[in-house]
Amino acid sequence: MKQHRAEDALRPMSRRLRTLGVVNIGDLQAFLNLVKVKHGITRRESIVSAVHAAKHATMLLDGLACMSTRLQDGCRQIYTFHYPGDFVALHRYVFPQSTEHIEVEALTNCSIGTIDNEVLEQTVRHHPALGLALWRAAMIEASIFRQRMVTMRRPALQRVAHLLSEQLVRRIALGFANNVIPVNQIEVADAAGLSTVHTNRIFQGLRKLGVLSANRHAVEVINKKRLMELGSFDRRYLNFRETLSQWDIRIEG
Amino acid sequence: MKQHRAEDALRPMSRRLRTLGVVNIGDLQAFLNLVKVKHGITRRESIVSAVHAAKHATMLLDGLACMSTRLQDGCRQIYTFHYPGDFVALHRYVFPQSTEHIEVEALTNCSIGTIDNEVLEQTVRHHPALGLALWRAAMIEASIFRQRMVTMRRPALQRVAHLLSEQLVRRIALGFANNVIPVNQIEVADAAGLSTVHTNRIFQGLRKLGVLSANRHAVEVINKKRLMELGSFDRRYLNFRETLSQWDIRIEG
DNA sequence: CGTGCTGTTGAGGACGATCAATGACGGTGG
DNA sequence: CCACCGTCATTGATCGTCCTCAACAGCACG
Repeated sequence: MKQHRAEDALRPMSRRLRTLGVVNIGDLQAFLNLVKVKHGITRRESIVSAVHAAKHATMLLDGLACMSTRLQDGCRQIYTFHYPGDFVALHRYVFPQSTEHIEVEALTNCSIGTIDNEVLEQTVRHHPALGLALWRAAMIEASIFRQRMVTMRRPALQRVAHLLSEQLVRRIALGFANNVIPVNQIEVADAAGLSTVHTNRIFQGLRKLGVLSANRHAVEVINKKRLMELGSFDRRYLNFRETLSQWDIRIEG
Repeated sequence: MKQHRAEDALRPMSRRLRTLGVVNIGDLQAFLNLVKVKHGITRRESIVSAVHAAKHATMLLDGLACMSTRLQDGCRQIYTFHYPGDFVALHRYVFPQSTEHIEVEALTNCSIGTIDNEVLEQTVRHHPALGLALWRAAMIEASIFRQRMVTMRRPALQRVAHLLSEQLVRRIALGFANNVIPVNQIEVADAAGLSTVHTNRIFQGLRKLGVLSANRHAVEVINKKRLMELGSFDRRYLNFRETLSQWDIRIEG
């Protein structure tokens, strides 16, 4: 019963680990057995502090979160968004002593999973494929950061288009059927490095171009192709195709 | 003789691995024994293509290099600079199939070291501390990317000041005694995401502020403290202090 | 029915890009 | 030794993007 529900909750991790190259069922199961599930994280709540992150590896099981930091002037820089199956705050796993001020914040109600750091270390030692998978997850994140540096040099419309393209592609890869990205304009602005006012004008532009729906209270993509063209989106930096094709993982939904 | 020279060349790797947590001499030696040294890389030369990167892990032993990419419009985005002891193109180690267009380019004459991927994998399996060290190196790089995203939101003067602060701190940590950063304005512009024209005006500003020397053909910092203040530089993101103090590594020079 | 959060609109101004040209320096070949 | 060339640094002027400030509208919530 409880066990049964936990397995459902862990499905995103199972899928993610397989796309990261964990092909051996024993490796996979060894990992899944360690995860403690925690439901009921609410919007705005801090995920890393909520689980005393320095002692645990943390992963997002359900909902939407973001890795961000508060700047001196009070504004928030969102580094990346996190979807179910993402490991969050991996930097704290390899640098437990780190004093970086990085927050992971729930943007919707979330469920998370945690694994005690020491237990995970032991397990990784016996299942090297797991260590490599974690490393790969971190490297994909780094690719996202690099890509963002490139994108930030482009004008605002293309920048936002690229950002939304990335979210859409990542969501589709996880099997989300609809084209609604559950973020608001403030969050897009903080991620794109734009003011909310200008971001709003960009959204109006994207709506006039028929890329986003007229729905004012949702980010709903109605012309995916055009969006990606505008953003010059090239998914290669996400390192999806390789892992997906190599292990023949189905993309459901 | 040849062995002797190779050991000199590998000193940066020895130091770096220790700061990354490789405390066991056996682990360290196992790694160093695998490195093939290659001297004579010349400025402008591509380092990753020069060594057929997909089959080798590569590290910089001497000189200055940068990880960069060419944008559609022809301009170059420099993601980060590489100093002796840095692993370059680590992403190609965990994603050998990756089709990302990332270049590593020599900015001065360089020496590099390479290790065959398969050989390295075998060795890492027997020396997990090495795997963790590689992962940590990659995570520090990711921190640098994140920090750059923050910095890119600040005005040009502070942005350049932060960028130069980082280079200075990294160089000092490696024992470079002087305060000259061997880059030109074009490279700073490409890394900061500014035009060369504006970068030049920023340099003039930094000179007037007494932060950089009047020497027009070198980036020479003459007021380190002021530079870091201007850039609001906080070295914590480099994860130096922890690793350095934890294992008590001396900073020479 | 107020209060807070998000989205929207307008006006003014600053920062940085772009274009174009010139200067300074080192290396090369005649 | 000088003429030439390529690279890098510098300067001026113009223009566009985006920020800031300020106000208001819509909606959900208690």
